[in-house]
Amino acid sequence: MSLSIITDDFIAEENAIHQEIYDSIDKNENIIFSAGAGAGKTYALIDSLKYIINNYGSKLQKHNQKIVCITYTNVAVDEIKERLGYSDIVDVSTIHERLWSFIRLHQRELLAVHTNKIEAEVDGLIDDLNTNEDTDIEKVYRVYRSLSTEFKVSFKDYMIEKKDVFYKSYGRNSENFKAVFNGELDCYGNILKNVGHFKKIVSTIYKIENYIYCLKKIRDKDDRYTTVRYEPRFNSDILHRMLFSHDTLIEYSLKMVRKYDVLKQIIGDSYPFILIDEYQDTNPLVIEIMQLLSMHSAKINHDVFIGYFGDKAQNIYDDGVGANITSLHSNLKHIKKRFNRRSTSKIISVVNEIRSDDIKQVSIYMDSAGDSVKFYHSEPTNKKDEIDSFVSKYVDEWSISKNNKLHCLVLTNKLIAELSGFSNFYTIFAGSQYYKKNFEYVNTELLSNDLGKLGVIPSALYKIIKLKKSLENPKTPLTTLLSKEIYSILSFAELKDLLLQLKLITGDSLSACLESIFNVYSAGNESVQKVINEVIDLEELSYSTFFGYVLDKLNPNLDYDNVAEYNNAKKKIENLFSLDIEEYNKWYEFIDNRQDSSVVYHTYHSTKGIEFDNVVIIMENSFGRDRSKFLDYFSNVIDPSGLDKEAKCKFENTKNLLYVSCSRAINNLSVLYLDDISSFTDGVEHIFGETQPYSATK
DNA sequence: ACCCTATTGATTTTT
DNA sequence: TCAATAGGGT
Repeated sequence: MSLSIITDDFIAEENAIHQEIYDSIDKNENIIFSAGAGAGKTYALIDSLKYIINNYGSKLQKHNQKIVCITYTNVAVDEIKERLGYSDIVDVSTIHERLWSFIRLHQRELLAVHTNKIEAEVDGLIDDLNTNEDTDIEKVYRVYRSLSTEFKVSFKDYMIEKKDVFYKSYGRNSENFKAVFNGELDCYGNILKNVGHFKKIVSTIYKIENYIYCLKKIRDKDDRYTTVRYEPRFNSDILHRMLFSHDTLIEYSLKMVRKYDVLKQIIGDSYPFILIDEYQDTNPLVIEIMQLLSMHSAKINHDVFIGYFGDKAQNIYDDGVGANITSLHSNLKHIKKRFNRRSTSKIISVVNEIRSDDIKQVSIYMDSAGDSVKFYHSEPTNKKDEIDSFVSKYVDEWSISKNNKLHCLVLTNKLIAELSGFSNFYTIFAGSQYYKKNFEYVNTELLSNDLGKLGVIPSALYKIIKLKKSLENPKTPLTTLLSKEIYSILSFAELKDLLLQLKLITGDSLSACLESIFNVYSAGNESVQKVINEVIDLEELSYSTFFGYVLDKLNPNLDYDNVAEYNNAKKKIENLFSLDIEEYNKWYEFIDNRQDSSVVYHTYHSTKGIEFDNVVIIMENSFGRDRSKFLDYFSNVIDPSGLDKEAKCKFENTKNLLYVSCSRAINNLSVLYLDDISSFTDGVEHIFGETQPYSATK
């Protein structure tokens, strides 16, 4: 077994690095700790927390002070809490939760910041509507601008009166949308000629009205307008209802910290130690907040220690600060760790080549030799078949089983759906009116691992599949199947009978499954009905009600009078309901993160922070709208110095994504590139060594 | 031939 | 949301 024997010298060196962190903590010297993938970064963070607890804990307690530990995701919060163990002097949280706790009590000042923001928004919107000379903006508002002042006012009044109709018709195609206002807008010239522009103009007018109304209420000190609130469940602000979301929380926090010295002092005095995990993902404004805290505390001579932990090469999201951190927070002491505790030496040398910066990792293990890294390329006619073939080649070669899984990394969720066997399910959802209009929701509402984020219909289907799968699986504990209030009041005989009845639920399509559920429901006793009621939350339990529910939710603006439109939408739901239930099962397994199969598919992005023994990476030229993301990367990798700023930025982003994906592998790594690589073979070989063609019919 | 409008199809992730 | 493209009008 490899990766088990650690060199003594390296242990000493690792200890010395930790000692360096301790020294900085003691000297109250802000640090940035950088370590590559698999280096034990989180370990260093937790070790630092423990050092602070042990050496400063009682002092902190005496002064009613705490340590702040901030990280990027709730999953990471839970992991740190678990690994650290319980401590009442460390507040581990996401950045948003912590910032909100810093500012939420200062509502009077927040209200001023909020009012300013709304005023600025109104100014911007009024400018767009009337005077902004930007060609794209001018084009949209041109028809409105050509109206006389008098007509502008009457148009505004008319549209405000028609608000309900406007929103109800919003999703229709242009012909049907125009029909809604037929003839009634003729006096406003060509206002309705371009429906896209019309919607934009009217939305702008509504927004301005909402904001002005809100500002008036704030000025009048209306009860409902005296406090603002951070709402983490939405992705965007609803400023006129005194709610704001993630980005605005950071913006408000920075404004408050900038403006009020007392706030800086309160934060610094309450939290003399601030440790930030995954700094590369942190919003630059947050770094600015930290810098301000640090400068102010120095000025008033109150000690505050700030420590950043992360890796600039793993910054794969655009809003993360990445390598810019040093220009935003000055005088940070750099501490680096060069060890890798994860991978075999060949993989380490590849990922070193990818990151090509000042961190060249070496394995901490003496026995780090291992299998080589492979890079194949091919130009198949059918990508799915090619990937399937490539994966099965490695299932054999690496002796893949449920105990030795193969993890296959691809770029899109759509491809995962195809490879995991629920492509029809995915396509029908993505093609529904609701998900077409809100394209980005397909990922969050249909494919999220966080069940709380599932959309209404995905969530309803999830519950049904869960019931069916639980009933089929003889190992399912009763407590999973039934809620306590149901099983606790039943006799054993009644319980047995209940299970017997429920087990009649079968079906190899969703319709069949639903039919049997509703049959069991109508034939069943009170307990049976209770169980089913918990799964399907509808007033009336019948097939047609459920069908109508799904139809309505996936087509929220369906015009029931339009026969063609109605039939079309109905057909899609029928298709969805008649799919092989196996597609639902595969989808269920995917979102439940409980893939039983020996091959598991992931997106590159979603693997951040985890590691796998056997990794296959599927790569191609394009990603999203960028037709040449990886092509450009490999074409420039030998000498990226000539790139302009924008190209450089894209290059870095691709590099980091490649770094994150390749560095997941512990033992085996093989890449399959699904495009012609002849124009950049030298670039690929610079990173991966030899390349070879792959052919499914080898 | 050119301009404008409508439709279509496409990335990932987190708070 | 947004860029690319199809399609209609002049």
